[in-house]
Amino acid sequence: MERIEDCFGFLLGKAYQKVFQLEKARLSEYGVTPVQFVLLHVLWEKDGQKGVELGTRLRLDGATITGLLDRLEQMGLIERRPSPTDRRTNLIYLTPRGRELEKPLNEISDEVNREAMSIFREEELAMLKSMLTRLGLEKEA
Amino acid sequence: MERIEDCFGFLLGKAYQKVFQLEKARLSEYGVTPVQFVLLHVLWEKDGQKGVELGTRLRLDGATITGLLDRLEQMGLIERRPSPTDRRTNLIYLTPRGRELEKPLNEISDEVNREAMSIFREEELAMLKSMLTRLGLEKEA
DNA sequence: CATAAATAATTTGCATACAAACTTTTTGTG
DNA sequence: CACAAAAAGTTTGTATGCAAATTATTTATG
Repeated sequence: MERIEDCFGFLLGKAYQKVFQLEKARLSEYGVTPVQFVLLHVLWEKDGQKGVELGTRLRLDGATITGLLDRLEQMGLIERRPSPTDRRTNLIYLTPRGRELEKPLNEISDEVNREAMSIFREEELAMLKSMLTRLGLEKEA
Repeated sequence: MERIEDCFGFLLGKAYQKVFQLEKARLSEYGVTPVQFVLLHVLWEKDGQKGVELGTRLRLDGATITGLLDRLEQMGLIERRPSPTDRRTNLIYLTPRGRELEKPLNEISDEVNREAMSIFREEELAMLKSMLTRLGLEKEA
């Protein structure tokens, strides 16, 4: 690779960084980060999931999930409740405050997505989405 | 956004994560991380740059550059020398060991790029590269 | 059924990243 | 030239992420 700007790893990282920073700035009004948002998003779909389920869905390490939940719990947006059937596990529930954020945060996220992707045409976008999805799901070498 | 997997920020992050982890695993043989590699890459192009120049090129915060250089210096791959013309600045030089790594690390990086991108056709790849570049360079909203 | 293996969560340690504050030095302005 | 503004680097604090080790519990196996 002659120039670092030709390296796909670098390009992916910088594209991600750009979208992440934009979303971070917009979400900061609610004191929530982009990663915290995606975790909440999964909970808005379905409450009472196990930590390991959240990790699988978001493709995050268990240790990362623990830290994320610590902060969200600290902020009063979620709570851990012991599972009635498996004492190793706790089930993650939204607090009322956590539920309240669904609409405003989704609006911000949609807006950021729309803005960041507004530089592309429809066919381009569909292609990009397909390619990123394939790349992200690609099994290990 | 209905499903989090439709969110471009999420897709970009996961695609990046995949490529990053693959490269990290391959580079670990040399005790170097992907981010350290890109910094070295810029130095292989041209020695004796200022920290702030490296940050601009790599689009990294000054604090991040400081930490990166600390670790690379600790590892004996680079050294900071005071600038003869500006006492605020130090110029970053490769050590002999840092130079030695150019060929083997570039080989690994090229290989990772080739492997990770082998799932795409040529036209797809060109399109992806163009789109990621545009996205990464997009000015702030 | 006893025990090994697997699973869930956590803890610790390390490496990015950025924000904000601070120090030192250089530049620009009146 | 004096002094404000800008620039370079560092420090501190916070938030991801993963690896490796640990604990507690559950499942699978002989």
